Amino acid sequence: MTENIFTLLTQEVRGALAALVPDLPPEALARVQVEPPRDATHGDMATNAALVAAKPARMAPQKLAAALAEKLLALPMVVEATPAGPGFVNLRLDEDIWRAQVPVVLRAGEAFGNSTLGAGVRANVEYVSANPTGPMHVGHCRGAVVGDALANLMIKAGYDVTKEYYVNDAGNQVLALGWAAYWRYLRAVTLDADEWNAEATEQRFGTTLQYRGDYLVAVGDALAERFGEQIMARRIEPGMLAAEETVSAFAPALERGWLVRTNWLDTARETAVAMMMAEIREDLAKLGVTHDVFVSERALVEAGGVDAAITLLGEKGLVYQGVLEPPKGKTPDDWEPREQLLFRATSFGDEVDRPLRKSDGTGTYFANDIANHQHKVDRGFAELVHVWGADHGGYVKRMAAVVAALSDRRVSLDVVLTQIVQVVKGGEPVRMSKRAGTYVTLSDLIDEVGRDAVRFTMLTRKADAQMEFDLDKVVEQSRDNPVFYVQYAHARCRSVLRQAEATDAALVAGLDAAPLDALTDPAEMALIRRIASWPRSVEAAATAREPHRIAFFLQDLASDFHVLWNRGRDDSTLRFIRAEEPEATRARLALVAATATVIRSGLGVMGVTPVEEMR
RNA sequence: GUCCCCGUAGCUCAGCAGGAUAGAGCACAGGAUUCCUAAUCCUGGGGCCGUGAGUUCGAAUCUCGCCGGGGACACCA
Repeated sequence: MTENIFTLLTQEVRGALAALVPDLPPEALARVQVEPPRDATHGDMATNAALVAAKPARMAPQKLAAALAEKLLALPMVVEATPAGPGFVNLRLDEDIWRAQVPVVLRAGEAFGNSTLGAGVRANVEYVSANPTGPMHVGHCRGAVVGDALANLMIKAGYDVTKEYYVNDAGNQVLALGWAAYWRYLRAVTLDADEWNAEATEQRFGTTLQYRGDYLVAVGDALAERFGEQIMARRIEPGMLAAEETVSAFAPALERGWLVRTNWLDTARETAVAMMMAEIREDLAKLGVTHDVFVSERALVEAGGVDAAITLLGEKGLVYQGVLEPPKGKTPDDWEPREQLLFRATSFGDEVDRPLRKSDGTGTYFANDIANHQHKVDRGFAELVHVWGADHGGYVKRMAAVVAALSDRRVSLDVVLTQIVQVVKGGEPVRMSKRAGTYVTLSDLIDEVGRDAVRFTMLTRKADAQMEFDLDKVVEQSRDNPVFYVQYAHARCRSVLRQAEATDAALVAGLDAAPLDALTDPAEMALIRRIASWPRSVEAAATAREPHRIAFFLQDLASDFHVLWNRGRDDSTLRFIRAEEPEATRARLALVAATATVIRSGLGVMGVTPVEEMR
């Protein structure tokens, strides 16, 4: 863990305040903050300590600020402490304190910014969890990137993180997938696409083919290769059916004169799910997203997880048979009172109680999700985080209620919602349609603009803000493309270091011991301050569960660096490498190396690869 | 009708758990640039932070109402 100049100073200020006001309540002390003021002319740091303590201390804030300023001035790192405004104390720090952060960065490397904030708390971050019913498209992409970056961020902030994917391999969706795969199999094995066109198939089997995309052709082929004609549907001839066969046959098909065994459907479904998951994992790998754990919904259900969770809730007195009120406002046309098994979600802040079983007694999706969360609680996670699409926003309260109920309020659930991404090319929206060929897959997107551009761009907006993804802009090499701007800063750093090394390898050796007194220019000091604030940014972003802040930090850092670089164009004495000033050169190279290190540290959180040069 | 999210410069968006004179990029206006550190740079104008109250030393930030935009609203997943 790297020492953090901000937390260090906060402790000092709190200590000084406590000495000044001995009986100050701890709550007041906790509200004391030390942070860089908005307006840099106010100094390096400002504290609200006197404002916070004025009331409990029964002292005028300005007066307390003056006393505090005097006390803080005694600290070796503080060179100036002045009361200001309504009761702030502005602090100017010894510039050496700032410069001393440079070797701290160089010694820590990319670990600079790691924090103990999370205190090793076990956190489970679940994201992507796309249904295994087809390849990933751009809609899934944002959640994948946000989730992965958030998990990385929490790891950096000191949490013990498990990255998890919940596979929705139970329920009607994958059943429909099974049918579609079976249909593709029939076409493959009979080699007759006309005979087995979609409409004819639906009529023969009395079912609906929801998934007609080409991506299931490979599944059909695989089934055909493995089973040949073994699992083929058969037209029923008089007297051919054994009792055993009618039991295992899919009834609507049977009625229509076709034999389709349900275990064949299971096979088709399992094969399809396995192949889709393999493809999804490939896509994720392409995006650089990895998960530690894949949890199967089906496995949870088959292991009795749903019943166990409901039983547990029942033991807590949170389950009952009841009838829900119709929703306020517009009542659905087909609404009728139904008695169902309900979970008392209202006891945990939800608006209404939520159904655990449908009126026919089968489990709801919600019930399965309870098992999923029970599974997490059982594994000992103290904090659960989900990344969901914004269309699932209505689901948050009931899930939070369940987690609170299952864990007796010990485990927290945070849900990060991600808004829609609209892909744009040449000013025109790129249409997404699952049915037609204009389906923009994640894989296509990565092929088009590259993985790093995709990941970075997905983090340039707050997760719950809608985003336009402009295919032309994200590969543009200019100031207004943040991906380029940040990468370019890193490449420039590396270029300088390479050049220095080529000139004289001794220049770049042991930079963490280089004297830094030559770093005096305001642009250099601004860059150092930015670098020093990286640990603080990590903690703030992790606390808020907002990985996009890392992208913004990196843009600011890159900007500080580019400003310094540009100053060297006008004023050659500010260039990094100056043959006539070896000591200044060493100091600046140390700063450049530290800048590159922090950029790498930040890009690491985002899962973006830093480049060595722009080509 | 209920719940959730959003409303900040002409545009796209930040705003760090309430702080001092609200920021950045684009666009706009003026200026610099035979540099070699290519993929520009510097300066400037521009704002009732949707609106009305409240909380307090202090509100873009927290609370409530209203206006406007988006989303979700028995048994689907």
